[in-house]
Amino acid sequence: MIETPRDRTRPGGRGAEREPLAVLAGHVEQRGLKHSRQRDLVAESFFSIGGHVSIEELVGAVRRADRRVSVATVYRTMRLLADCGLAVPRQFEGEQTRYEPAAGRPHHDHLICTGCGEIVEFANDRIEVLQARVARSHGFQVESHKLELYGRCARCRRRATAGSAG
Amino acid sequence: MIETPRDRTRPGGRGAEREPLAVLAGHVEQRGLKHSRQRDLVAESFFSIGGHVSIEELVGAVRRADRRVSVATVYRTMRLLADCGLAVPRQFEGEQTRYEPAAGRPHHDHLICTGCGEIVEFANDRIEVLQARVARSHGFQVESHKLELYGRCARCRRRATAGSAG
DNA sequence: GTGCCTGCAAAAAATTTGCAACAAC
DNA sequence: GTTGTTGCAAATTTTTTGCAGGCAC
Repeated sequence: MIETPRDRTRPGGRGAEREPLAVLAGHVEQRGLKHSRQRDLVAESFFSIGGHVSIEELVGAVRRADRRVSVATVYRTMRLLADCGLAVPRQFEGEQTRYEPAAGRPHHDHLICTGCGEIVEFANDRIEVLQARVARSHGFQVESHKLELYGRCARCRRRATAGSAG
Repeated sequence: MIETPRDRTRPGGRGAEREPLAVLAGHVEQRGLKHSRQRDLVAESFFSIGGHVSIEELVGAVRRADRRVSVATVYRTMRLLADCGLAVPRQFEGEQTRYEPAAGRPHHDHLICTGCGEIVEFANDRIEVLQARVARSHGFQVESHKLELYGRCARCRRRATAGSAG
């Protein structure tokens, strides 16, 4: 359901799920934190789902493995993942926060289907260049940006056209 | 504090505050709603402030004129203004919803200073064209979009540079 | 008078936090 | 054993809603 920007292929393909857990372990150790079963479970679920997950969805996935994991733990773990750069929080229009895996993934923006909720990632250097230029012309130095395009994906448009003669 | 996109001058200048109230009155009448003092007060305050106001700020402004106006009324009135196209809700990173006046104002996007919170509007047709093109290439038909550039405004950068060498 | 509007307080929804029990090193 | 972690529930924050009384027409 989720496309990756351009054709960038990542080493390891689906196997890339393994590496972030090592990064997490390193981060945990380095900061004098402790290892925990729940944390692993949340991280594993998160990386195996692989894209734009809401806390609610993640809690569901985690609880399939362990019914007793609390919402608070999932929130706390996701913040930890964000802190060590393994997850990026995304806040789409009217929705609750979602997280996407970030390990080694380059910057990109999002297309969001208002029909089915599908989220497609894209990257466009020319837009980035123009953004930087606009910012500069206003004396701003850009630190981050958010570009979200909301609309109907091809499938939803087809469905709509099929349903009613226009 | 708020720049308008490009050099588009609007007829009436600051006097343009008057017209929206007439539009509101028409909308209210047309839909069989009733006129109220509080509603006028909220709308007046909103249009006289003139840009990117949070409900909290607006409540503050309104209460300077009438201490008893409730938060609920402000929320309800702003939704009414949004319904009749006189205000647009904007949700910036981590902040509560803000509203900006929309009467006759063309589309634009935002630069937000992460230092002082200043919000600058801008419009860039080339970015819009590229956005539409990207969307099309993914089979999407864009309905709306959100482009926000976060960074430091000139003043905040100057201040930072002055404070620390390096 | 009828019906929309208001203020208040309670409800909702999403997220955070205090705390006592618990687990990791 | 010390210290970080967890689950639970309560607190927070922002916004919405139910309701009884009030105001507009």
